[in-house]
Amino acid sequence: MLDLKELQNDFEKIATKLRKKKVDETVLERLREISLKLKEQRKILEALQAEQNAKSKLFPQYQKEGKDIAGLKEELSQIKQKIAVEQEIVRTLEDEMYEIALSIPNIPDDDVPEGDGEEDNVELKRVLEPTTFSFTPKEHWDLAITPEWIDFERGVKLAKSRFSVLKNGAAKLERALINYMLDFNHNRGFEEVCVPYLVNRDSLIGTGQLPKFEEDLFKIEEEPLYLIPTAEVPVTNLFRDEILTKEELPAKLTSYTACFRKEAGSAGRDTRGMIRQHQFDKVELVAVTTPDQSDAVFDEMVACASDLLTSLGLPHRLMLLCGGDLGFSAAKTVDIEVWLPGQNRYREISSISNTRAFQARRARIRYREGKKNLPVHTLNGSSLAVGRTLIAIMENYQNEDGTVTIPEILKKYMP
RNA sequence: CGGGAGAUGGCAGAGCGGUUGAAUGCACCGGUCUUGAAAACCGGCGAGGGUAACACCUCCGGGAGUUCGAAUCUCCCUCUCCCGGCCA
Repeated sequence: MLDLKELQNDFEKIATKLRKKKVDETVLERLREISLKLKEQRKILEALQAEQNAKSKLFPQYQKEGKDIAGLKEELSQIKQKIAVEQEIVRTLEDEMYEIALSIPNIPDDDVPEGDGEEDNVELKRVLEPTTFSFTPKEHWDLAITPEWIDFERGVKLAKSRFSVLKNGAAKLERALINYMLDFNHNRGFEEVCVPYLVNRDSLIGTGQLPKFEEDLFKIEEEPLYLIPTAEVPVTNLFRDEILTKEELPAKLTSYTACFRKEAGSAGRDTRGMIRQHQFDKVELVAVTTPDQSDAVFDEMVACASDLLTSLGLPHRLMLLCGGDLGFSAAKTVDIEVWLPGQNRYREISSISNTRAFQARRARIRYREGKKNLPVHTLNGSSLAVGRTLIAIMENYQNEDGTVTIPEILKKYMP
């Protein structure tokens, strides 16, 4: 959520910055109007309430002195009616204000490049050269080992398309990767947590998936609960409605969860293989910081994910997302793309975002700064998407005979 | 899923329908005392909005209602705890 006070006082500044994200300016203008109007309406309401309170206090006194109460009663009845009217106005304004406020995306940082989409993202750096082969590398679904490792058909049988079953080496590798990543993150100072895969609406509003992106989520039918699209939701919401002390910050957490996404807008994309599934494993990093810590922690998280890939010997590059490609809650995002030799291109395997105070305001996560309670900064990022890492290993470590060599560092994690 | 109890400030725990945003204890912060610490004593100490700062408004799980007035009464919901059933 935007800082409404800032919007009231410095409309131009915010409007200008949000142009990068293509926000309809009339909506922004409307939000400002409502918030100002609400301020005025609240004053009217509060004056009436003050009068009501003052007059109500006279009752015990009147009764003690044996004065007549009827007149006072009548007076208060009228005030009560006026209050009801004003209250309704205030409530209507509040509802409209929150509806709009919750639908406006975060303001991009100043160093976020202009741009409409993927093609305008800026490459920051490359790590490791793309793997070279003495033969033509295959895509992961074409490897000789794949039928033994990944059962696409039966995934569909059990659920529907975009579900699959891992077997043999792939199942073991999946688990090895999860354990390896969690250990790696632990060594970088991230504390491991294990969280629910189902969350309520408040949690999803807190991190920004709702109310706007309901169609991307799997919802439980008989209860207002949703399957998490990322561990970012439960882990960040751990702190919802809490006031943290400065000593607790920065809080750095890591969590392995399955993630569930409807992929509503991706019909026909990546239908082959394991790139885009409705259910996938991910190890996530989440940090809660003071505003002056968040840039440093962001760099730490990017380094953590990049180093992890390097340790697995996987070539990758870091991309600074442009305004048009930025997610709803993010002020700044660095994507990490891993080299897939079979596809002969880089594919996203991690995404690290700083949401600044955007989620903190929605989820009311604050910290105590002197006498004030201020919103924290929240950050999240994939340590790595596990399924895509598995694919990256299959493609980068493939042999001419279609088998896959397990990276040395993972061997002690393999049974 | 069935039966019982409950939901108040960081925690514990009071609170006749009226001047209670809320006793008390602990924790915490500041001060006195002390070489320092502890103890003792004094003071402060919930959140959100509002203000230059006050004032003022809202909030005692959430919602609706009774009343001039509700933390206190009624109804609904949610959650927690105990007993039973079921089950990893």
